[in-house]
Amino acid sequence: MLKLSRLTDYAAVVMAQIARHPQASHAAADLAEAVQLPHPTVSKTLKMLVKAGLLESQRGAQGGYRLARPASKITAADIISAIEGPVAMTECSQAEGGCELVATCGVADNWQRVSLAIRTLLESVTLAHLADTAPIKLPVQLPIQSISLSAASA
Amino acid sequence: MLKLSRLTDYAAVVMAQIARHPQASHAAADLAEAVQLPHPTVSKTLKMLVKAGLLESQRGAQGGYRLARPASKITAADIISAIEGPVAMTECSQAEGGCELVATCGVADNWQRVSLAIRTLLESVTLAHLADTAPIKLPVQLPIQSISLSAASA
DNA sequence: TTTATACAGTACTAAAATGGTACTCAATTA
DNA sequence: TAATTGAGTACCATTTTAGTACTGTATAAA
Repeated sequence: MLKLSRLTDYAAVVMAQIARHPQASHAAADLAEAVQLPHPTVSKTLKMLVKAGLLESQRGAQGGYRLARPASKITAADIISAIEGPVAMTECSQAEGGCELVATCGVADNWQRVSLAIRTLLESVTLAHLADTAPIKLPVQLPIQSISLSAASA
Repeated sequence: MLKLSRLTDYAAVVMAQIARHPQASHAAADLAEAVQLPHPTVSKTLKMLVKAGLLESQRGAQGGYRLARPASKITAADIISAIEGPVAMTECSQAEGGCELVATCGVADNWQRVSLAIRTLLESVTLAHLADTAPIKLPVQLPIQSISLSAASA
């Protein structure tokens, strides 16, 4: 399914929530309440996002989380990598020379190109986009066709 | 990581192998040997590909597998769906109204747009592309930027 | 300076998904 | 009729994921 993990989903929702009130400091408990998810799980997610440098935290009373940089500078790829590690479709597209089947594989190169295209796409989507409640119009269906691989096979 | 499952990887490799010799009928054992993977696993993968309508099979002596249609008409999305089910990034982007958190989610719409963009991308990559040992040049880095979401936010 | 608040870090458990295997049945061909 | 080869199902082991608990630490307010 090429599916995101549930925690990644949570992370996106929480990040969007924070992005909608960038000035405030958000306690984990408040966020959990706002998005209707269990507190410990939200807390765990928040810690990962801090570790990845997407959020900043402050301890103590009146503490909480806030964005480390503007929502327009945080990408979907950032959020995904924070939780799941680097965006890569195959084993071999993240490690260097880890796959011993290279000889018989025959699709490695092109899979990696696809992987790169997806990563690039995810890097072009920002948290600001995601947090926007008004759905943005995405004219991707036709344009992507027009720059498809077949057009580039020359 | 947005990673493909290992079986999906196998499927792509096996499909590419078949695509390189479209006339021949390929027995599971031969394919397993060719791609250096365990026979039972390859066999399982092949069955799934048949079920999805990407391969046709023939039993008995001299039987085996062959493509159900030309490699140029089989997409990466087809192969992925055959093994992992529909290409969808989130739970809610495949089922209808399954998620009860819609009210507090706030990112559902835009995630689905991203999901759609990825699906479209994967549908534009064919087995013929993947099987091509000469890597195709993929000018996706810049073009995708130029059709990015931000350009469409107006 | 004490106390309450809130994040950091680690470890653990339970559940689910995944990968891999085995076994029996059915079809085809020589 | 025997050999070959795929179909289908069921099963088990492993890994991954999700979720929880607990202890420690920093901050701020009283």
